[in-house]
Amino acid sequence: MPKTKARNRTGAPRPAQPNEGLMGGLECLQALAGAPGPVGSREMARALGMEHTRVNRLMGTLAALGLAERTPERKYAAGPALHVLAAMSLRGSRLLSAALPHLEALRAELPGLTVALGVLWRRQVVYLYFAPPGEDSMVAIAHRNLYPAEKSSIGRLLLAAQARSDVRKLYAGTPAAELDELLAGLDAAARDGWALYGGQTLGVAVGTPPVAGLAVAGKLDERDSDDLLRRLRETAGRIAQGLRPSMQR
Amino acid sequence: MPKTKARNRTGAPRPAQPNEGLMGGLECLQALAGAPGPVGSREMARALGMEHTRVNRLMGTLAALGLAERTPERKYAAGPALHVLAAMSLRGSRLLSAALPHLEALRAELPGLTVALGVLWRRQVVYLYFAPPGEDSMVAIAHRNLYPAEKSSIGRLLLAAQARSDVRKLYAGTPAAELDELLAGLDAAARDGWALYGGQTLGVAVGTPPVAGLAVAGKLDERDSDDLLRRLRETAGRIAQGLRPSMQR
DNA sequence: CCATCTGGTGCTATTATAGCACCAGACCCA
DNA sequence: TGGGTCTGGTGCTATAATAGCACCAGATGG
Repeated sequence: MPKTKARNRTGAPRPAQPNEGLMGGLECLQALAGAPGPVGSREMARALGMEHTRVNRLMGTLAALGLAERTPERKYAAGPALHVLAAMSLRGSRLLSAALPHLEALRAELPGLTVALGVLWRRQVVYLYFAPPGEDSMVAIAHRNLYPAEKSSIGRLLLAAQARSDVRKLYAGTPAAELDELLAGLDAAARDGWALYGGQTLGVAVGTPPVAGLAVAGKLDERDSDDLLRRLRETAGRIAQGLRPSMQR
Repeated sequence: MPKTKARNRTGAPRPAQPNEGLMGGLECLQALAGAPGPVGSREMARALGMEHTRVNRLMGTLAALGLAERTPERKYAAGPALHVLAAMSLRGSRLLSAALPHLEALRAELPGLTVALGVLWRRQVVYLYFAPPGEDSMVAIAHRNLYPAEKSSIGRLLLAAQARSDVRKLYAGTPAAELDELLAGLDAAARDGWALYGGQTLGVAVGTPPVAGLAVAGKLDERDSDDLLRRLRETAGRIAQGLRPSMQR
């Protein structure tokens, strides 16, 4: 009997009969997609706190579906069906397509700054767009790195929208002083509707409740922060507008 | 007892104990991501040939995870967690990040033509990149439309890599004449390693076995087809090279 | 060679699941 | 307005899927 790990992300009530296999499997799939490289089934089980046989079976199922692939080193890597899932979920999400024109416009308005759009996965920010100044726009897409959420304005904004008990659970094991600082930062972000981190990155939420974070990074002290914030908010608003159901495909 | 619908996409053996809930749920998730708009649970059940209670439960589970969202019209639409899944799977897939620079280069080499990169989902091509001539590159990403695979060089190439029995099953109900034409086209594509459709779109496979398709479209008769094919193959090779495990993150 | 790890399976007790029957609500038509 | 038909969703329970223990063979390192 597995401990239930479902987290109610949107407030949607749990159905009368949730599907445990689906929940466990999606967790494994996300862990695979987020891993720095091929990962063994026992390794993944330890990371997820799941029984290893279960993970082995779920990974085997993902492999049979092509979403995972066995390597010669007996580990699991991304499989060809992950390309399909990426394409399908990107299409279904519509966030990137809605955001791209506005991100490019913002970038043009703010030369010399990095512009980023990211979402939150556990304790990481996953960037859909991350454009340092001077770099080709194309490089900005499908940015590869995960970034610690607690060290990112985007991460803090998205964490701020979570229940503090959930955040505490997520950051279990973090030294108390760091956790206190983080929670204080989240309270401030929730209050202000923006987050500044390290004096170098300023972010706002996209959507209510927040579905993503939009940020600029660089030498912010040389800039009029009210102007920056206004631009960020306007851009975030346009992106959110583009995601409205009335404009649904 | 559900009829087993697992399709072995990569040839990976089924595990001793595959997880049925995961398989069914991923099918629902993909159907949701591919739908033109919000979809009801019974509607989806009919489309997938699944019992409606099962689909209702799977969709409820996806909703609890935030991957789906209930609409006021009592249907399911994409939920906020789908942005996260899109970002994670795009990261894990690496196809778009590996391909983008090469797609841009190809586009620059072939002004006046559309350049496209797509994957196959059921009977549809899902484009990760679709750049008509003259359009801003950014618009090319996260192209929204699905396209009938049998009417696309990319689709035909990817179908050509499937067992003909699987293709027949997929196109069950198609008039015999159309099916025969399609199968003949697939045989030719498999033999030649390229596909031409409607005289307007020429495609090659990316990867062996093919994980995606790369194509150019437009007035191809004005072009040296050997040169086009060479460029396509070189670009496809570079993309595939970028996906190699030795270069794994 | 031995110890320890790995991915994976068989087996079976247990529990998650499937589907039937039902509910309440929405919608449409006469 | 009422009736019919659709919808999303639940309770219930028989059944089949699942979990986890014990085990296997292979890989790795000292």
